[in-house]
Amino acid sequence: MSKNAISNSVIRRLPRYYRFLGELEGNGYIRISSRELAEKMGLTASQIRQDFNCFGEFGQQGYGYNVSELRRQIGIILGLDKKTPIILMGAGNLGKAISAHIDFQSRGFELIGAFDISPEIIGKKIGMITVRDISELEQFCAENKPQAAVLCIPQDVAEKETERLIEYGIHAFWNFTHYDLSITHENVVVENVHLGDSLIILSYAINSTENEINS
Amino acid sequence: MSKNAISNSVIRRLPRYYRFLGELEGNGYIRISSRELAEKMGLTASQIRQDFNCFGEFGQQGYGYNVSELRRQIGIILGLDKKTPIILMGAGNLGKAISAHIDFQSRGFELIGAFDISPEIIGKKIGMITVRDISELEQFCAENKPQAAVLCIPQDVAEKETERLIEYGIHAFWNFTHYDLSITHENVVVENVHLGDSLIILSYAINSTENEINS
DNA sequence: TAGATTGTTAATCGATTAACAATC
DNA sequence: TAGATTGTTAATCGATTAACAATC
Repeated sequence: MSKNAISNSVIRRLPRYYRFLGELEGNGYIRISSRELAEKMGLTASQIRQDFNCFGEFGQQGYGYNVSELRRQIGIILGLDKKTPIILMGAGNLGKAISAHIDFQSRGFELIGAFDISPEIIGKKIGMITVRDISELEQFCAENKPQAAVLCIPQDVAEKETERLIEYGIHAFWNFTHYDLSITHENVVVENVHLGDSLIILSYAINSTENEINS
Repeated sequence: MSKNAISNSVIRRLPRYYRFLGELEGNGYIRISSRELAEKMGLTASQIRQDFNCFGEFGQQGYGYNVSELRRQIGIILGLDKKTPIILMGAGNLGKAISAHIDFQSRGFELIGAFDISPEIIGKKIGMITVRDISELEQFCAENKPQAAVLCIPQDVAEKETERLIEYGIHAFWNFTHYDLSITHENVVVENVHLGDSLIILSYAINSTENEINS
């Protein structure tokens, strides 16, 4: 379909474009030039034009880009018009908070189930859905065919549970564990959120800028 | 101090090295070669040697790297021996879950306070600390001099609250909001965690691999 | 038509990989 | 000494920026 594969660097900028365009739209912008958008986003106009051109010609010479049309197109590229069924694995503090906090709908997903092993958690509600016993997982997958899973389970069961999920037909993971899915499984799609690593990078940044000042 | 500034790409790999080396240490490894580590981590040996050499000569020719010594050095580079005082802004679902879930100590921080505006949340405990009324923020900062903040506050107050925090001497942010700190404030250190964007990228990955199969 | 701004090619910059001499 | 493996330089690859002709 696409002539050349889109590079990862471009993809990772798309959600941010999508957000900014949404804000612009809300503020009544009809059109915007790459130069003006670049200024607002702290990028170069060149990069913006290169990025958008990966997907086709969205702009008009001498005019710029139509804000709402451009946003709509990026939304389609990102698959935000889809409703991929997704389940939550591990409804502890973090899993519960993330599932309650994130609007899955507007990001191309529909949360259809949540599973945990702990009796205190099973039966509790997260928004509209009820946390189920993990023993019901196989049957649930057979019936409802979730395609993706949010992994908020402890490190030590991550490998085993992931195996199972793949067996049951799940092929995409939003991974909050440190288990390295992408190394062991080649045919699945993984997006890692390594909160701990992120905090460590902040630690580095703090300490390295301090050194900078002293040198 | 450092001869050449270390590139961002290298820094973002360090926490992962640190984790892997910790596991190896736990498994009784004394030494490891760049080739063997590369295999385990899905990188090239070249890249590993380049990365480590940014910081000095950690290895020994003909032998490889001493696992625990290398890990210790990376820890120091990342500032994990520090205890930067940090506060939580916004102790709702997400803020509470993240603060309870993350081990700040092992990542160079000490959580010393939490603030919220909601009466139902104020007074509650997160681990050892009690959530305070945000009206106490100024005095607390004057007395305890936090240097960093976890931002888990709603989008619409993010800008205003951030101004205040910077005024009170906070210069580093672990930012879970979509407010674009780095554009408006140049002299602060920011690490963004854009959970929503991350989920969108998973959406793209799912849909683009499906297209791949059909083409 | 003149001015603006894109789409696109070329130039630059940075990051990754390959190669190999140094050395343990 | 011979074998292994680093540290480092050179080559390649990819991503960003600059430039400009095309065109609205």
